[in-house]
Amino acid sequence: MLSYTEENYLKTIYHLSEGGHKSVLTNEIAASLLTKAATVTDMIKKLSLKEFITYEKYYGVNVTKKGKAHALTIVRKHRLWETFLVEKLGFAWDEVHDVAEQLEHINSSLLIEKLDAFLDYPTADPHGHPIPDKHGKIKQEKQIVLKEALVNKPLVVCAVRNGSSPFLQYLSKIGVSIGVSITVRERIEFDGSLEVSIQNKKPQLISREAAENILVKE
Amino acid sequence: MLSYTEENYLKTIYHLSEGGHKSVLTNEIAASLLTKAATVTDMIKKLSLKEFITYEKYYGVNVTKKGKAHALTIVRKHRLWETFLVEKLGFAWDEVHDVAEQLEHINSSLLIEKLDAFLDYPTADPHGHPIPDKHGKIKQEKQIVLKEALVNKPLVVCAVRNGSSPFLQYLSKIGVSIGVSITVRERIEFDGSLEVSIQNKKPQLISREAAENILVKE
DNA sequence: ATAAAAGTTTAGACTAATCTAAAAAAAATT
DNA sequence: AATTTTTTTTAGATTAGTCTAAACTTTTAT
Repeated sequence: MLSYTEENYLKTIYHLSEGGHKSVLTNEIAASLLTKAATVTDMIKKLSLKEFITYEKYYGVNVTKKGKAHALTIVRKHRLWETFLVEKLGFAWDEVHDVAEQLEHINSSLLIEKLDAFLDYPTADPHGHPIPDKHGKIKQEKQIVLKEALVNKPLVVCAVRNGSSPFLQYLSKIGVSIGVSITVRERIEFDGSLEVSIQNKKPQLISREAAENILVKE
Repeated sequence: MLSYTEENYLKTIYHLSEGGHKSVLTNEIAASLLTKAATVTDMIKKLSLKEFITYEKYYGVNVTKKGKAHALTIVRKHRLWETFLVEKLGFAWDEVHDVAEQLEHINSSLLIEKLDAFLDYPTADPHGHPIPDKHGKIKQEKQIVLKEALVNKPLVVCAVRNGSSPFLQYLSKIGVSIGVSITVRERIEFDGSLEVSIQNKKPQLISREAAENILVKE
């Protein structure tokens, strides 16, 4: 059994490791959690003693199989709750994160299975991120970053990389949300910005930063 | 801002004080929370410093106006979540308590107002306990203990005093739930048991203990 | 290749929540 | 009314999570 705090560290490490694919440095964790490196070192020792991660001094942390499995249950809970907040309670998609950060630590497998059923077994949350099933399986669609998309190929927005309120509010303003169609009309070499047509409306410019944080599929 | 633990103490003290109407002793709190008296004394000092309770050494604790207001928000959250679990997720009424104990500490007034609306502003939870509104107002119906009810007067079950699983399962077995009609046919002086007719079905005997834990109204 | 800079760990300290054991106060009993 | 019992508080210790400052590694830059 992990404490609330331990779960937060594990989840953060899992995300920083991009799903367990690379090792993570102490300072990255500290920056992500707004704590100090010394605190992170202590917590790393605890989590590695419990075998959720492995750790080699000065070289960083890797998530174990056991750690990944647990991290996926937290991710699952977070994304199911976000879905609930948006679909059932009518939250805006930029309002859900902080509440879901709390709800993801509620401990009841009965609850989470019933919530999953109530939402009709969603496979993606309101930001388009995949929801692991109860066995931790993720249904991954191949998605690409809008910045890399071919010109004049019609695509569909399927996720955002960045869940911050300012970004999501900007997206709402320009008419982008999950499921909306989008076509790159022109790529501006100078600054990396793109001219895009959203839902076949008249083309508008979006910045390179925005284009790097929107994910699309065919 | 109160910690998770402080909220649990405050809620327990509030309940033991019967809504702020009587003072509460250290040992009662310790028994209720399964902690030691020494621990309770420490927490009492903290809560009284923060002015949620008043405290006179060796004489017990009283809830302040501020403490009552905060306790009511916790009660409100607990009961709204219980209602959600039963009505929307299909929990049985004896399965909800532990989960609601966790959910009641989630901190988001937006969440709780939206949940309230989603449930269509319920005034009582699945055990028949009243749900305070957002201002802390409780809609109290006059209810009596079944044990004291008049013979042959048709009544409606409106709440249970005891939310334990064994008791709730026993009630389910004999066909009692909130809203069911019940009429006392005979009071057995010997042991305080009652012969009752539930939903006008053939009378059956229930024990004094049961009759003391079922609340009814006209 | 060595010195400086950056990153990480260790050491020692603090707060919150808990405990046991001892001391103190209140209540009950003879 | 004095003594015993019960209840409550105080004192001192422990664990989880955090911090700062100092020490130690690794990396980077001369």
